[in-house]
Amino acid sequence: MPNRTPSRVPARKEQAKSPIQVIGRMMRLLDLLAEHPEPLGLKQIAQYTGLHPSTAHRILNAMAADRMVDRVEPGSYRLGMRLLELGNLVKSRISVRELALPAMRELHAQTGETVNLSVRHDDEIVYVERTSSGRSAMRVVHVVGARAALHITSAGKLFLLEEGFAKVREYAKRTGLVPHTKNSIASVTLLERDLARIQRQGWATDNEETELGVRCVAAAIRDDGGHLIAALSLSTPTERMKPHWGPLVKAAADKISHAIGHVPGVRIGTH
Amino acid sequence: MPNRTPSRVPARKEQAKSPIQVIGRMMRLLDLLAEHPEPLGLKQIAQYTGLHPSTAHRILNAMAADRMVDRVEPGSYRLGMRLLELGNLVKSRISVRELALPAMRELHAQTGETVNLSVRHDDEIVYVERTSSGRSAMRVVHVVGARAALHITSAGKLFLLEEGFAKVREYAKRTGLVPHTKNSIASVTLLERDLARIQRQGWATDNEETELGVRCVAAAIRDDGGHLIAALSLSTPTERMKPHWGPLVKAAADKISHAIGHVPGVRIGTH
DNA sequence: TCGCGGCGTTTCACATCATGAGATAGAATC
DNA sequence: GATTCTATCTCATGATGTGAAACGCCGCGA
Repeated sequence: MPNRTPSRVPARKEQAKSPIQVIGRMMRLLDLLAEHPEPLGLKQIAQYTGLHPSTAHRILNAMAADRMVDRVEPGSYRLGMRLLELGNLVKSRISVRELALPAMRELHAQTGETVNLSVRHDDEIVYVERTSSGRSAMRVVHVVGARAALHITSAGKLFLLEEGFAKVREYAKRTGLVPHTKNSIASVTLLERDLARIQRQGWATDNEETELGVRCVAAAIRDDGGHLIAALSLSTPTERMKPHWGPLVKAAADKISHAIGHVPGVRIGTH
Repeated sequence: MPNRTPSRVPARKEQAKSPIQVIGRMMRLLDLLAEHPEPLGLKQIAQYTGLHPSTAHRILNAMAADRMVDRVEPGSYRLGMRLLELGNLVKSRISVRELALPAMRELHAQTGETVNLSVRHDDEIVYVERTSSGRSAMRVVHVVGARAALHITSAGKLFLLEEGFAKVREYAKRTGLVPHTKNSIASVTLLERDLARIQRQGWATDNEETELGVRCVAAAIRDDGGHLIAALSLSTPTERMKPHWGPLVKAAADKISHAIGHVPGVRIGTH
């Protein structure tokens, strides 16, 4: 197909993925504007995207009419307010629980162990969802709605770490770090050391700290703003816990984060 | 009426605002998906938008390829993740937001009422951020991204005042000062009188002019050039509004302006 | 088991619609 | 005031999106 663009810079090969050219071009324009925080002039836009200035102008105008892009001044464009509205709409419709379930089932199928989803509520974590089967007679069951202190659960430790060490000391003073078993972490120093290790390895553990004979691994679930909103955890009888399940839980949690819209490295808003 | 598409119903007159039909149709699809939280089937989409099923399908596919819409299962569509990403980008580029949040939270803590941050966009104000809690069952909630006319909101009046009385008359002529409630200011004379009062006292009010039963107070947020860039407002049910909250909102707005780099008296650049 | 109806998807000849070279307008620079 | 940038508009051209119809798939009921 003889695409008779003069000796214009090739820029990039016309991507064939879009069944409709105009929409593909629209996306290239949005991509470009997304990459540049400052408003761009029509000339640059045309050059970067490889579109004819006339074409770029026409499409940008159409988008501006629907507030998808903002024409800040003649010939100067940036991403528009409509995107903010639609984005918030998408966000408001996300349910962590629903999006987490497939990955939870998969993790459960791989391990055969109980998988929990929990969120923070004050100084405790609350179990929000669970997948377990009758495959094994002996299994760890947390009732949905049950709660537990932050410092004695793998999921809780993730929330403590998120707040930073200053707040951890406040938490310790406030609650007194009441131990539940002989393995529970009862000193701030040990807790901080444990949190540092969690930060390094990417997932948290609970070595019979909530209940003797029960071990857990947990990993963080983050939203589009990079904020910790939930924790995915795996609970097993001590003797059945496998070392490689840590990364496995981490991977499942990352998959859920991705489904929610999390992009590693992105952090918006001030907590 | 049988759904047989032969006697094609116009559904709605093709809106002529988009210079490119495909983009206009895309917007209609996005609008429809925005209105419906649950995923929609192709058949319904085609019916609601008046598009041919084949056309709707083709456009939706193109959008799905770029993740603007999400094809949750064959023939079932909803708004896509890309919108969340782009929306966050837009949001992150409104820097006032971040700097305003601490003061907004403080003001919220002092009053217990909903605090809004808004900016001007054309002849409307757009709500950019909100702090509200579940402390009180009854509260005033503006959706982030929502818009409202300038002359019926306390925040909007600040922007009108900023432009001077000459431009206010232009605005009045342009928009017709459409009233929203029986309290809305619908005459230029009254509007000018209100603006003069706002200028004297340093903050703006909205006495059930947007919605009956709701009152607001707003104050200006200015950048280092002395330009009005945003407005901080407090919305309450009429009976809960306290007279001393005016100065309080003004003080909070001034604090934000200071954080941005505003120095009272400084005014640079044009207009 | 077979046939039927509904739905999403794909196809393809047609003509509508987006295209881009060029003209125009407007703003900055020399 | 001439020059040279832009952004915007115009319009003949044919590439490109259109939609009726055909296809394939599934579930339902006979």
